Amino acid sequence: MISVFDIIAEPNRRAILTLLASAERTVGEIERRLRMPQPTVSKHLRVLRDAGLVECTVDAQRRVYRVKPDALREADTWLEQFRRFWSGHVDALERHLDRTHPPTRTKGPRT
Amino acid sequence: MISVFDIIAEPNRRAILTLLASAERTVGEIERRLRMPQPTVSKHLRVLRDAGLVECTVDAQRRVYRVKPDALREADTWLEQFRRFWSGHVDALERHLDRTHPPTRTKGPRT
DNA sequence: TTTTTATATGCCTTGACAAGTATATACTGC
DNA sequence: GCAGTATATACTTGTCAAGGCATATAAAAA
Repeated sequence: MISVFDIIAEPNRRAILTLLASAERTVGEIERRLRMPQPTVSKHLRVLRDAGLVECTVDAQRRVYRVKPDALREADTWLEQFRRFWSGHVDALERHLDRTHPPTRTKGPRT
Repeated sequence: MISVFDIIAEPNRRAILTLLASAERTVGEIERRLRMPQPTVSKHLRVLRDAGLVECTVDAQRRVYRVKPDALREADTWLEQFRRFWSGHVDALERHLDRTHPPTRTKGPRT
């Protein structure tokens, strides 16, 4: 298992990452939320940990996992070379920005 | 082979997509540029075609391939949920925008 | 028409990985 | 210590996909 692309190719791992993107969770919580057998969860978490995409802290017998998505930037960077195709001009990116974060004072003059 | 994540998990396919991102190419050009055996190239192109990530036109015996990266948006959309971690606040996205497209007149009032 | 160039496909082997099951480890409370 | 809870790992098995090689198809050139 090498690249971050391999990591996110697995649907269960994407589900785990998405779940952890909203809040940190214990293994048991992931297991119940995603209806996955516990060993499956643990094994995928192992892969994600080895890749540096999640980390965990110990709370008694539980492990609380949280996402550490820095490595995902590699994928984002790779995708960058295609953004210019996605409707061609700056407006697209602006819409993207607005979708991600509601408009702020940075909105310039209109029309 | 189902999701776009599986498609881009394969390094050779990423290489092909990257090459086609800069310009359209024939199979032979891809073969020579990437030092891949011809059947390997053709097979990966088949996968990419089936996924709608590339298309080709016929020029005599040659096929000219070009990228059609719309389906990659799915991956980009999925990554979106992690962008807020990538240095936490709106400025990060703005820098991202500036990196992608040089500043335009849309820049709002400063300081 | 024969040969050469360009690309696609079929078959086969091999390796990787995910799931299932069982079991090990570790911590808590009695 | 013992029972129960929470998580990790070992082992096996099935599946699937990538690569190598040969070959098929098709168009151009001679």
